[in-house]
Amino acid sequence: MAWARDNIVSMPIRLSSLFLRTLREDPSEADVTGHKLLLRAGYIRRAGAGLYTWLPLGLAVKAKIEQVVREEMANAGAQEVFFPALLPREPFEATGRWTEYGDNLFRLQDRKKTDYLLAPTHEEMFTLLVKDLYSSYKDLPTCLYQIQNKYRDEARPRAGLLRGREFVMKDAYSFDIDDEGLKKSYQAQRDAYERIFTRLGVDYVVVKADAGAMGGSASEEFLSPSPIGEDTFVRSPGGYAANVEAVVTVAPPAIAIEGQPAAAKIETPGATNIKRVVEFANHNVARPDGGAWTAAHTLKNNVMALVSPEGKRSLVVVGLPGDREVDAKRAEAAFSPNEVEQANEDDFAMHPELIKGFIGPVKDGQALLGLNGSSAIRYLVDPRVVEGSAWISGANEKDQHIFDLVMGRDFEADGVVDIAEVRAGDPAPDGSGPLELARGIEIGHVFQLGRKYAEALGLQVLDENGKLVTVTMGSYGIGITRLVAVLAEANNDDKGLIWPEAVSPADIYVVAAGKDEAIYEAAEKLAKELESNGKTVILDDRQKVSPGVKFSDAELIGVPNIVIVGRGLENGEVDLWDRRSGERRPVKVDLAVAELI
RNA sequence: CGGGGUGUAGCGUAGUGGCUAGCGCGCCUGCUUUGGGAGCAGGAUAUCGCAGGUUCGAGUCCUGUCACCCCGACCA
Repeated sequence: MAWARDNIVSMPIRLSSLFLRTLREDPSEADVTGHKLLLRAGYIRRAGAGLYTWLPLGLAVKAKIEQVVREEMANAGAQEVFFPALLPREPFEATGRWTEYGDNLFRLQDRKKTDYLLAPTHEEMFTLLVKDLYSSYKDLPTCLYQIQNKYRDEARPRAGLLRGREFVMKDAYSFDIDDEGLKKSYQAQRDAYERIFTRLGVDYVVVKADAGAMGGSASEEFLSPSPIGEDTFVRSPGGYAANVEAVVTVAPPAIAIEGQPAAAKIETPGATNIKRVVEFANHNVARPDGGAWTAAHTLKNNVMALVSPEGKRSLVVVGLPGDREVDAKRAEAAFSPNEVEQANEDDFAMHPELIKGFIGPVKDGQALLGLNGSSAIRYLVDPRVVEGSAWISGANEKDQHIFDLVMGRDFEADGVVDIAEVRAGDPAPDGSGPLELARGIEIGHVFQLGRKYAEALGLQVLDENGKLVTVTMGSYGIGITRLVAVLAEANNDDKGLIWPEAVSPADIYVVAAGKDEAIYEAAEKLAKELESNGKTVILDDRQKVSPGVKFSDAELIGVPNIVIVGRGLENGEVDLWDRRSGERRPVKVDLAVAELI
């Protein structure tokens, strides 16, 4: 909040009275570096699982981030509002999210037993607010935002501020009369995000968050690359970046069917899995080119069960190269809104034609899998299973496999589905080179929502012809408190935090080192002079604390620019200490002030 | 929700069923000390997560329960 910042504008923060206790040892509750340091340096305290108390220093950093966000939101034409975090049930009932959100929603009742919730996000409320006040195309476009606490009953909060049950989010919503307007609003927010993260000194990549196949709205995530990130994404040397769910496999070219050898059924005793099939083949079957068989030559047929939102269960078999596993997240995205499960014993019992370990599209030359096959089970294949490609596949009989089963000649599929795991080295869809897998922390998400909420809640305006049209919306989120965690994680060394200047709890950290009264007077004077020149200052004016402790605390707290007022004062000098490089150099007092302002 | 782990002072921890629960850091008082986590002396702070049980006796053993941490599942 703005007032938190205002409190510390005119006077230095004095360590002699600041509500702060730094810890010498790592708290055992934390094992992520940035989180440990935030606790040790006295920025936050844990209040419960996924719940944190903000101490003055932490509040100052949070306020700095919020300030940058506010400036860039204003820059992008968005206006700030503020909703309650405690919300009535009805709007969430109207959009179905009261039930959809399930256990992740904090629900509560008032004394009259009326249902309430702690908002996990505010789409409904923003939509209703605009509906409440606006009714003409002349009012659009408009963009509103708030910086607000959000509540989600996470199954597993983790890594301190990284995933909390209460967190601060900037959420913005755009309202446009048509799709073209939405695209402009989306771009304006996206541009604002780039400026925000650049100003904050956060490393980020923008990834496509959409699987695309579902024809969903455009959505991009801003990820900050970090080994502690929860999201896996891919990137290429040529600049391609995407969520794993959004990667489109580059299919190899089709192969001429004429050249392929005839399919042959071969007895493969005990070869119930890919590894054994490959071993068997290498011992008993010669390859035409003399090379070795690998798992990539086999066709693994995965039996999966799809559960529709209505609870209807249906089987699907997906054929993919034996060296690839199904990626659960890609499968969920591809089959959405269905839930994806592994087929269970009951499923197999209902389909005795499926012989575990020996499942394949063809039995005795006749199609088994596929809607036109004898099983009538839907059969989909990986994009790598191209026309003319030859595979080792189960023959749907115990201990029998078919070699050289050729796609398009010996079997067909009902369609292609792209749910195999993405691996490092796979080609980028846009031809920009081999993909690299990396972990990232989601710090922002921009989303063209479309008309889902406007329709559900009846947000319509009159267009210039006097006709009612449904408004189209975008939503744009930034995890404010998560950014504190990301910045702490990315900016530290073995001695403590090292804040980028844009988010440091103060511009300058003045250490009075020594016992001479003159030192404290000089430090006080310096701090006030810096403040009067618009700099924020933390002043370590603790008289009975040894210099070693003060230096350690200065390093732990991590203000990038430190001034030591101490023994150099006899020569009219102070030391300028660069926290990041560790470099220290003596400078005349007046020159130091000139250099720092 | 599944798996693993931990609960002893503000923090980090020790503690073979047996005496008054110990240590380091931090905190308080006094003196000395002040450019890299100072020294000496004295002091305060723990219903050993909670509830039952076994026992002459439980921080320690048993049962239950709660909380927290980690991995996974989940995460508009």
